[in-house]
Amino acid sequence: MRRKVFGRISVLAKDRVTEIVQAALTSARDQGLLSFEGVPEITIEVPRSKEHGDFSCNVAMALAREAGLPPRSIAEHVVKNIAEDGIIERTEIAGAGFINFYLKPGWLHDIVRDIDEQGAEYGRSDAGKDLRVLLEFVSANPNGPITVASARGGVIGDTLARLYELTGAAVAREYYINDAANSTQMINFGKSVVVRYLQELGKDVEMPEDGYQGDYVTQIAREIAEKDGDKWVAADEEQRLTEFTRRSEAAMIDQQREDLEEFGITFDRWFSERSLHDSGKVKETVDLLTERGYTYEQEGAVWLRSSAFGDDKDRALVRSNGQPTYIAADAAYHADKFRRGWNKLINIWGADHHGYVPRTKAAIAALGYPAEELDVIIYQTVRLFSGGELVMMSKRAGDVISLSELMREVGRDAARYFLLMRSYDSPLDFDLELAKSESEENPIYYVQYAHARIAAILRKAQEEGWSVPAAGDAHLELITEEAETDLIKKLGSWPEEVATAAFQHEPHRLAPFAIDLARLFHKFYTDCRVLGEDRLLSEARLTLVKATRTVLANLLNTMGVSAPERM
RNA sequence: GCGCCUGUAGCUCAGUGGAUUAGAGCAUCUGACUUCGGAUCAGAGGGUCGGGGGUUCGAGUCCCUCCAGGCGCGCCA
Repeated sequence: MRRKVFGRISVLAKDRVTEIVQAALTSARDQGLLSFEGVPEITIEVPRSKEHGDFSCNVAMALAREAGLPPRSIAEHVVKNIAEDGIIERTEIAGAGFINFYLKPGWLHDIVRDIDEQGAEYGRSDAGKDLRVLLEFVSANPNGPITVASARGGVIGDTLARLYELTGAAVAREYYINDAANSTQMINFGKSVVVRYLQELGKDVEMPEDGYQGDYVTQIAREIAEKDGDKWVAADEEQRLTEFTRRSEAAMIDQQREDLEEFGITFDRWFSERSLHDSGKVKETVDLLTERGYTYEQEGAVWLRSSAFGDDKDRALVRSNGQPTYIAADAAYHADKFRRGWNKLINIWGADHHGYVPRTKAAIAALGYPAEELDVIIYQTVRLFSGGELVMMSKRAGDVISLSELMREVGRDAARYFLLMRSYDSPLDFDLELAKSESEENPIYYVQYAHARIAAILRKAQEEGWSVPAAGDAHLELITEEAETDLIKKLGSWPEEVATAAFQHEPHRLAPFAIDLARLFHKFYTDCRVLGEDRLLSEARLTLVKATRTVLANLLNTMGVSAPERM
């Protein structure tokens, strides 16, 4: 039987069950036992409780109305028509009309062999091979270090990118730099650096109330002072501001890039907003929108008729002073993404930008691109807690906790894991004490401990001269304990988990999956002695232990978290 | 006022796209190693899934409404 997707044994088993049900339905219809049009969509699922079999099917309920029969009698017709098959051990009808399937143990052995053969590739598929996915995330203003909030977007985006890569999609990560010269925030930032610079040189100037107070502002000013001395003290104010803003921005971008790299996130491209203005692409985009009939002038400004595409109201594209707005540049940016051949755009924005989604989609649609191919993930706020106390944060006041401080405090692994583990539409409370605690309360330690424990077993096995047979040679039929089969089933669900997390855009699912897998391993470890009296059993278990390490390592790697050999 | 998000065990949160008996971690209590890492495992208690309607054979899940909280609603970005 042909594999539909490379490396998805559990899915293979599921596909096989699907085909069997399909054939049984057709057969029952041919005998006149059931009547329905076409072939219904059959969903085979892994039941919540294993008392309901390895797989279950609700098609009897789904078909009840059309067939005009009670679900249980439909289920009976289906079960009676299930042909003899090498994979199914037995079936049962349960509940309202569920058909539960119990598979022969061989399907579990296939999972272990598959993992053994594929190693680090296990979990990879070609399910997304036709996709060209461009993820845009973080995109923080270059007026400060990466904050904890931006880091959440970073982890979500980077992990989703890794997941898409595992589905065989072409993937790129982009950071959109909000470096437009006319940004009031950036000018304000530049002014703050000027003030610190003058103060460095002993001038008596005061930081305005709305200035940026952070230490990094002083740091940049000090660097300029060291390099250029007092050459800017008496300079033309406007020229000085422009120069300082530009240099400060460049310094911030460098720092952001370094922080993100240390966090395990690298971008394929840092896309400058200013470059869109300088190259004339913003103007071209506005002109194109006008040609297409979606703009009008009012009170000296040019407006996009975004309300024609579902936005609440129309949006200004060009101010009455001739300056294009942010949306004009963003429209040009998104048009550029499509022109470069990406067919799936994913933007990851903070909750404070959610109002921006309809106008961005409107601009894309007005330009003639498929707005439905843009998916904007809005993540909710991050709150830091320390000792049960909320840590207040304000960027301008300079008391934000930056990503680099967070990593110093709790480490990269805990930071990534904690920022990933909640669904992005839930607010995230980050407990600093928990993240750095080395105990079972800390989920990241729990998971990494499982990996280290496996490494310890394999080390010991090697020291004692045990051989770990290839899965094809191991006596996997000796693996019969419940803790063992539960573990294997979880291992087998990894490829499907990857595809689901990728295509549903739910990278946070990896966190509970990791906990589950670690728990199942710890349970197995407690119940089943690996290096024991029975050599064949021990070898079979070593093979299983190794397979578990493979999946755990692949999983941790997908989360951007290290898989330690020792802790 | 309008829009988006959230409301599930004492706490923090999952919930496989409507389905068999609502789950996990932590916290609390009770247990488990003379052998592979106890940074572990097992068991127990704990729920009107924010309230109320509706659709359905079946709703934590879909629709309506109300309540509470967060975030937005600019010729800022």
